[in-house]
Parts: sequence; structure tokens; C-alpha cells
Amino acid sequence: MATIGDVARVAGVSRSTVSYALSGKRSISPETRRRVNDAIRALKFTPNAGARSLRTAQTGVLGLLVQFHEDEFAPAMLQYLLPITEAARALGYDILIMTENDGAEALTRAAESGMVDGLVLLDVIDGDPRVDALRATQQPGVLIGLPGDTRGLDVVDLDFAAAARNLVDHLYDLGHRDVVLVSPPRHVFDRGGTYSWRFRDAAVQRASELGLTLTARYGESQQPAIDENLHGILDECPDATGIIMHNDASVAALPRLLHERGVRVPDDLSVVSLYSRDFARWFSLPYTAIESSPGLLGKVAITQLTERIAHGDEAGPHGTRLVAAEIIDRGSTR
Amino acid sequence: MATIGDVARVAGVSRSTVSYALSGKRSISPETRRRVNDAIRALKFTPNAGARSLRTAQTGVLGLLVQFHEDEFAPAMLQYLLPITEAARALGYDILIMTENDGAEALTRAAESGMVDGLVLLDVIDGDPRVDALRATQQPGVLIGLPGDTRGLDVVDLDFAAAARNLVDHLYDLGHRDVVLVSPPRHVFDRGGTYSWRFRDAAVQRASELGLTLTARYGESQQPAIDENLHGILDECPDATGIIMHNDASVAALPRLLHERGVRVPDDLSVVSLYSRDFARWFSLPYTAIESSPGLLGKVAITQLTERIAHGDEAGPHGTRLVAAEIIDRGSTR
DNA sequence: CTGAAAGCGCTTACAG
DNA sequence: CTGAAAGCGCTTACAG
Repeated sequence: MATIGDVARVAGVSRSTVSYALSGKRSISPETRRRVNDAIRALKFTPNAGARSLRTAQTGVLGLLVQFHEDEFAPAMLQYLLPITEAARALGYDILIMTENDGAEALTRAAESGMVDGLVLLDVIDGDPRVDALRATQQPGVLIGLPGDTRGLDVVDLDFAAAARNLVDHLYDLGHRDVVLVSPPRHVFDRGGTYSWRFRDAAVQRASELGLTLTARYGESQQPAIDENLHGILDECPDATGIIMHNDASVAALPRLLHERGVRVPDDLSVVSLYSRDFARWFSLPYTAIESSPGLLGKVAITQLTERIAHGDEAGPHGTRLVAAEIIDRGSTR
Repeated sequence: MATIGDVARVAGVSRSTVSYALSGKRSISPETRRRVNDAIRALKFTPNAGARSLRTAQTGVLGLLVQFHEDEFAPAMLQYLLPITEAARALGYDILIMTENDGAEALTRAAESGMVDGLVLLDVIDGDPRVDALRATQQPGVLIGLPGDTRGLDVVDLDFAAAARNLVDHLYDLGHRDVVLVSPPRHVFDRGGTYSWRFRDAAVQRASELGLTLTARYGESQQPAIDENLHGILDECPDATGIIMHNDASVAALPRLLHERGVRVPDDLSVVSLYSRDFARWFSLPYTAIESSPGLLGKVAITQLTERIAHGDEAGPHGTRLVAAEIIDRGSTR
């Protein structure tokens, strides 16, 4: 690999001139610039990342901390990965992906060794040990997912409460008065998955405001429990005319299950849910749903993080951005 | 962040002693070792990665080049991600994930700037421009997926030909004499996805050896074309008693589609396929299938790559490792 | 508009 | 068993 010294020698200038030609931080005569550029091309010179980061204390790398909760629906995670790497790349950053079970330890290691300029925490729950680790490192970071205590943190998440109200209103406006809600599994609530109760509580409250009967039930995350659970819920609520699915694994199983039961959508039952376009495509889901917007969330998070890296506290106060929930009508209600 | 100089001062030794205490590359008196360790703990010292890599020309990072083919089934990619990061971590490496459309450019950038010690190319096809880029960089690399020209490359892939023969034999042994094969979409063949024709050609040949009628058809990768395509194939082959699904997107749609057609498995039709346990779980697929073993492939690839990094040509000749295909009986045949 | 020099934080041959 | 010093490849104040 060529070094900046090689380029300087070939171009017949000093190393500082090559560096400034690269960075544009001081003016260079056209003739010199040409010679430098020629030499760079001839030698295929690329600045050494380690040397640069040692000198500037900046790496151009962001750490992405992915948490695989044992019982969670893995494909849902994938939706965030591509938008995040793309948004980061567009801003000049690469992504170091860390999937260790001990996310707090991984975060600390990446930060303390200076491998990254900032950290993205995916799928944050209340009481997440990575959040304390992040606070301890003093590194810029952004959370996707809302913990209980957000002091001093930049957080991005979907507005699950607004999403729930939106869906309840949608069914109510169509005349539905008896509706079922299938939530994430109970252990997601217990574990601190705040999106689960933010959604459910908002749905319950809106239903009560409207005088709509809402039966909220936990879903399951693994077959065959999913099918059994859904059959049980549907048997239990024969008069319900609408169902709100807030559960990736369950909604993925729903088309087949409703077909088996001979339930037609939307003639016999109106179905609404919350997932992304990609998710709908992978699982051929035909339901009207709140778009969970992983691409937008990822982009907002990366933008926020890079702002924080560049400007620190001057990038504005720390805070939580709840991204508005938008409904996509696929004709599964009436 | 504390530096090695801080540790040395607190411990009352030289920086070299701290460094050697860390690396264990020369003997240290117990007393000195204790003082150094105390200082490291007191200061929470972690060596700076940039400085270390500048000095040693090693980064402890592997580049993972993920290629998102527009028409491909994204969840399938995810299965490789976790095993690869875990295998890498177990060997002391972190993973830089690159998802750019221009994978060759990304690969070159990572290699030339010295960000990584080696490269993993996921989902390699024949004529993949990343392969030429890899050869040009002279960096250690490993491919998952088999290109046409493997000279000088370390390659890991599933033995798709053996998998196909295995499935044909399985159906033949149960008495089936008229079988359908649903391959990947035509453009996967055209694009250079060698797994598609390695599987199909081996199936066709084995069928002809056995005197079994095998109707090979292209599948689709997007709804609603998937359903239409499958209905067409099933209508076309009313006498087929078995079906071999070599197509992620199509097999994911099959349970619902067969249910719609009133086809019972295995009473009316025997079904075999090729996918991973995780994939089967996500999509609730009940079919006997060759285990595609993404975890094993990822682990083999990482092991091979780190060997190559550590020992270069002494790690043995470059070559292709085809991982044996194992069948998991889920009772969908008879 | 350009160059010589210092220094980022490590590791390791050299010396004792 | 330990230390002083060189040097990895950059960037940037300092000087002209």
C-alpha cells in the first residue's frame, strides 16, 4: 500500500501539501493539485484509516448494537439494518455491527478502544443494560426504542400510542363497536418492551373514550403456540368484527389461520395491524396497517447521531423523537 | 481515555512493560504485573485500536460484504449474519458490515484504507465483480457462494448437487415416479446464481439415472407472481406425486396455497425442500428439507479466513469446501 | 502558496 | 526482568 510519503515523492511536493490537497483545507495551486492528483491515481493511494484515526481521534465508523432477544421475530430486525448502513454511508460513516449477547460489554469495548465515533442501540427496552453502559462511556449515541429513563439521551422511536389511536379510530369510524387486540407476548411486556404497553394502553384508553369494546390479549411468538393462541382468542370473541394485530409473528400466521377457519377479510372480519412494507411483502400480508417505517427511523437516528458527533451539546438538547404513524390502506377493513 | 503512558506512570514502570504485560510476550515479575494490572483497572485502560493497528498493521476487524440482490428474499440473508459475527467474535474479530450496491468499490475502499484484516463475500455469484476486486486487493478473503472461476480463492458453499440428489433419492425410495422441481426464478440462473443450476442439473441427472419423471420449472420471487406461477405448475402436472421446492419465496407461500387448493401433505402430495431451521420456524414450514446450514457455513468460512490471515499461503492451498447436505425429516413425504 | 516538524498511542527490536 | 527510543502514517499548527 502506498503512503502519503510515496505520493509526495512522486508528485515532488511535501507530505503536508498532499494532505491539504486531499482535505481541501488550504488553497493549492492548480499545477500542484494536478501533480498530486496524478500521483494519487498512479499509486492508487488511499489514506490509512488507523493512522488517520490516531491523529484525528475520529474513525468514520459507527457501532451498531443489535440485540437478539431469544424469543423475538428476527426478520423484523433485518429491516433496520439496510437503511441504517445506507444512511450512515451517505454521511461518510461505516458500520461496525456487534451482536454479542452481552451488549453492554460490547458497547464498552468498542467505545473505550476508540473503534467508533458513536453508537446506535437497536431494539432498546426499559432497563436495557446497554443504556447505562452508553451513559458511562460518554460517547455520542442514539437509541431506537424507548426506555423508561431517557435523561441525557437521544431517542428515536415510532409513536406507538398514536398508531394505536389511529387504528382504533379507523375501525370505529367504519362502525365497529367490538374489537380484539392481539398484543406482543406477555414476556415482552414483562421484559420492558415499552412499545407493547404504549400501544395497548393507548388503544384501551381510546376505545374507552369512544365507548368501543376492546378485548386485549397477549399473543405468542412461536409456533405451534401462535396458532393455538389465535384460535383461542377468536373463539373467545365471536362477536368481534375487527381485530388489531400488534404482533409480528402472529400476524404472519394470520392469513393461513383465517383461511382455515373460513373467515373472509374484510367481509367477516376487519383486520388492521402495524408492520413495514417489506415485512408485508415477505409474508404476503394483505392487511391495512400502520407503516412501521424502519427506513425512516433508521435515517432519523443516524442523522441525529452524526449531528451529535459533529456538534456535541450544540446540536441541541437531548430528547426523544417519536415518528408519526401513517396508515396504509390495503382494503382489509370495512 | 487513559493511554498506556498513564498506566505506566501510575504503575511506576515504563510503557514497554505495560505493553508486554498486556501481550504476555515477555516475562514480568509478579510484583510488577500486579502494579500494572492495578493501574489498568484503576484507569479503565483499553488500548487504542487505531494506534495499535497503525503499529501492527492488523485491525482485528473483518469486512462483511452483503449483497442485496433487488429480487432476492432478504430474510434468507439474515441467517448468515448472526453466525458470522459470532464465529468472528469467538476468534477475536469484529465485523464491519458493508451493504453498498457497488460491493466491489466498498471492498476496495475497506481493503486499501486498511480498515480490515480480511473480507467475507456473502452470496457470491458467477461473474461477481467483488471477486475481481478481491483478487486485486491481495487481501485475505473467503467467499460464501461458488463463482465459476475459483483460482486462488477460498470458497465455502453448500453442496447443492448432493442436496438435489439426496432429495430425488428420498422421493424415489418412497416410490415416487413423477416429480416436479420448482427452481429459483429464471433471472437467478441468468445472473450467475450457480446454486440454481448446480441443484437443478444434479436433480435432472439423478432423475434420468433412476428413470424418474422430473419436470423442472422456474419459480418466482414476488407476489402475486409466486401464487400464479405455483398454481400454473401444479395445474400442468396433475399426475406428479412429489414436489421439490428450491425457492425460498415460493416455499414460504406454499402451505397457504396448497391449503387453498385442498391439497393435503403428504396424503395427496409429498413435499421436500431446502432451507434452514430458522427459516422453517419463521415461516412455519412443515416440510422435510435439506438443512441449508447457514450457521455451519458461516463458521467454516470465518475459520478458513482467519487461518488465511494468520498463516497466508502456509494455511494450505486455496480451495472450495462444499459442506455436506443433511436432510431433516418433518414427515411431509410418504 | 508551500514545507519542516511535532505528535497522536501504540509495539518491539535493542541494550543492559 | 526492565527501560529508552524508534517508527507505523497521518494532520495541522507554525513559519516563511
